[in-house]
Amino acid sequence: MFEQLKDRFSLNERQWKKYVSCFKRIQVPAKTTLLKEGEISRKVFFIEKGCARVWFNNDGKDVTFQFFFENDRVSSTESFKKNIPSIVTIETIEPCTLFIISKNDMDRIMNDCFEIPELRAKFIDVLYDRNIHYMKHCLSFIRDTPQQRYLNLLKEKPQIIKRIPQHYIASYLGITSVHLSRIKGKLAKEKK
Amino acid sequence: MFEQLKDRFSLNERQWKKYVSCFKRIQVPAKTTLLKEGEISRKVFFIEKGCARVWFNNDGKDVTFQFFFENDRVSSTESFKKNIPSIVTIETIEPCTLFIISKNDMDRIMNDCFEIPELRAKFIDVLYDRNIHYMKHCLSFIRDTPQQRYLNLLKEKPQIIKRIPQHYIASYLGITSVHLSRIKGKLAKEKK
DNA sequence: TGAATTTGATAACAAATGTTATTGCTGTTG
DNA sequence: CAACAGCAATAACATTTGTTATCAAATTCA
Repeated sequence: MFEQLKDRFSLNERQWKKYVSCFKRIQVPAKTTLLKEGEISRKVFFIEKGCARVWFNNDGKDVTFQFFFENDRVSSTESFKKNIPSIVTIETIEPCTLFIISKNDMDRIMNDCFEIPELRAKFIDVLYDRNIHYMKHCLSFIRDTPQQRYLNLLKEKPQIIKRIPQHYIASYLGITSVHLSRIKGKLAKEKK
Repeated sequence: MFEQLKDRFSLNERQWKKYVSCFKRIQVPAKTTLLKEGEISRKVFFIEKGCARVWFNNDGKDVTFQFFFENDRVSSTESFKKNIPSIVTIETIEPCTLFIISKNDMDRIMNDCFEIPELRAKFIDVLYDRNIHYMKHCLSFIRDTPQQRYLNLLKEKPQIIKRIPQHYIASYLGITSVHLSRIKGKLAKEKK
């Protein structure tokens, strides 16, 4: 049942045995807070089943920034990496099955991985890809209308549209839920 | 005169002598295209003097995505890293003095650097920081109004406001130059 | 089951932003 | 110097998006 983690780290059997005990598997209900704004992130979560979101408080308004699903890794990168209070809250949306690993253990595994040139290269590639992903995400806010962003989401990440409540999606797209509702209504009308 | 490059790579004298010949110093006028949309990026530029912008073509409209100034490194990350045609164009705004290095030489230096744990860690930190930077940039589009984004820019990167023509700044902020003009007018009035 | 909560649609109105056109200023270039 | 291009401000109008309120359907939970 830890298979997804094993694949993620591309480890051989010997290494794997060494690390597997670092992970703890837990189950939590929907709307569970995994990391609270202001706390320092000392854990990473891997989602086996369920979904979660990262959001932050903007003048009392709940703004969703990212969604995570099965096989995704979730943490507050900035807080985790720099040991500073997190500006975001991590919260489950559906009931979840998670693997948890502590910062100490994670750092240890990472350091070991970096000694292996292939893994290191792979890890750096992941960082680059994440960079490119965020760049393109920014781009879509400059370039696209809310309607186009919604259509992109529908095309590229349909599981978000299917599984996530609409008002979370709206703030993720940078609009109000009323406006998202309007966009959907308009698209449905055009389709007829 | 190559001092800024030396510092950037944190090299000792011996290494430095080995690499310095990889860089070429050139001067180009304003509005020079350094990389054209569709081309594969095979060079990295370091700005000694002047400024440049990265922009892309959106249905015939010129949308500016980033600005670069003295000591910045400029390239199309995605195209350079993955050897695919660039979706962006890189263009000087002011007359520039640049250092150029080829992809081959750059890769060679990077590989050498990765063998040194400290440099490797430093490099990975840079990647993380860039990630966090882009995340926050996205965030500001979801959270802030155009006026707030303009005020942030004024506070955090005043050189952009001072040196860059306003219509480039407007598209960087995701608005029209007319609207940016309105915002400025309104702020000036409030200040009185 | 039934009450409470969450979610999504819709309408009416207000505010923000885009579009187009005009004007004047500036600096460049022949 | 004159012609020209680039840039910024402004106005009038069109469109998009936000705000607030209301209602209905779906879901949760005691």
